[in-house]
Amino acid sequence: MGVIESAVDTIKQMIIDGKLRPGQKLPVEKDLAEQLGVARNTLREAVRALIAMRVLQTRQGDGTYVTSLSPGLLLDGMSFVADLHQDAGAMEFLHVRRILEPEATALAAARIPDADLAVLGDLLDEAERLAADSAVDHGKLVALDQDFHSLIVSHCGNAVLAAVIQNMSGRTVRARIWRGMTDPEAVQRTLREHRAVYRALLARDAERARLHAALHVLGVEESLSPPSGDAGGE
Amino acid sequence: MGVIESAVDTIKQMIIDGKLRPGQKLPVEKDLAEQLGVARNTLREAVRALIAMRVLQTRQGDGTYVTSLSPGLLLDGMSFVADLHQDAGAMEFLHVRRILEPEATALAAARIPDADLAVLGDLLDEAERLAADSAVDHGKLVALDQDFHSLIVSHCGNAVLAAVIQNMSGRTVRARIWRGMTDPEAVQRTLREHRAVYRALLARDAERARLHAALHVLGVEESLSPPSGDAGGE
DNA sequence: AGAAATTTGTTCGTATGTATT
DNA sequence: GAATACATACGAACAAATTTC
Repeated sequence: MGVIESAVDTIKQMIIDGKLRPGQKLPVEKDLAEQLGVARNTLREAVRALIAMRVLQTRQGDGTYVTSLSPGLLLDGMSFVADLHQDAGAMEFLHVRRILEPEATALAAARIPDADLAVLGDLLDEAERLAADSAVDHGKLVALDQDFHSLIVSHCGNAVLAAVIQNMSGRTVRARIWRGMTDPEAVQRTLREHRAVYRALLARDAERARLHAALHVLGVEESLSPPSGDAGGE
Repeated sequence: MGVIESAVDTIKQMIIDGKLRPGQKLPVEKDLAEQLGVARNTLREAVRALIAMRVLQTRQGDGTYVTSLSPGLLLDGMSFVADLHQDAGAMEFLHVRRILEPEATALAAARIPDADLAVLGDLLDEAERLAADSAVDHGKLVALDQDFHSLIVSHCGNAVLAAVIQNMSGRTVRARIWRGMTDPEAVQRTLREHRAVYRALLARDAERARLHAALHVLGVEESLSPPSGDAGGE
């Protein structure tokens, strides 16, 4: 095994063993390199690999630190994967989201605080105002859409579940979904579905919330790839 | 933004734009560094970051190549995240698996080829032979358990779904689960659950498979953290 | 406010191990 | 087996940013 990989594993192990804790500062490059018996340039490549995994973080002139290691942070490299497979694979990501998001929405029904329910209402109002405009700003709609789902899912009580869902639809895919809604009716339908989920949450009705969330993601899926039954399949 | 990050983004963009395709060889370090206007060491750190993301792969004496970029490959960095949260967070990963695995198992019921069903049977037989032994080899049981679930899930028809499930239970967690089964009865129960899933797949019964898979993962979850209801009040 | 010390960022040069031809 | 091409690794130096005095 290469020297760099060994250095990466050593640092990883130091974290797993608790010798390096979240937020803690690492020894300076010169010292750590000597401690691991490698050159500074070699250590830097190891550190760079861990930075890519969101495990470490560096600040020039200050030092290198262990990140919070929260699932939300460590799992958000997945969105790049989702963006890479914009073409055929996008459906597979969306399918995973269709399985997870209804469950997370149901869980959130019992946990989301009233204050955030109010925020959800505001987001919906703003989206509907935007959609009513003649020149629809797709960019802002995408952002509002993301905020809406993100806020709900973040209250499911499971940070891993929230992070995975969040990354199953990268920016590119989300943007493509809304861009595909040239039909104003499609936009209106999406907003209606959002409001249905919102009302279920307001009523603290987990099962209604689950069903509406499922229906919504399924609708998005079908808008990307119309079911073959419509076009006269086999 | 730093020079290294720019280099990483440039290479990423080259892949997204199709200028670099899966399996393709990159220019040699010297040339690529010059093309990006950075030093060789700097380029190496950028490449190292992309290697950590499983996007690139290097072979000494040969060159640097773009990987297959398959979801299964790119998402398998998550298992490290799962291993990092061995303590409290492990339950959250398992919960996600409980949501996804029943669905994947149900999907596999219609797709898994007869040949692999036979392999599943062999895996079960071997596991039961191992469990009958007085000195149970937990290491081998863990491996068989992983093979069993992996084989089923790999036939769900969705590579992303399969990869996410696969990484929701890292080696460390899986090992801990089996190590925790000091009670021979617990091992037997797990094997019975496996066989129930297997029989449902044999019958190509998706709904039965889904339920047995859900029950199985739930059992694992509860073995790790007994439900509070059993041990007395809240 | 400003200078010095500290730390990461970046570059160049060189030597070595490995795979291909 | 020899030559070539390439990644690997090391060492030294300077630049840029931050903290400290």
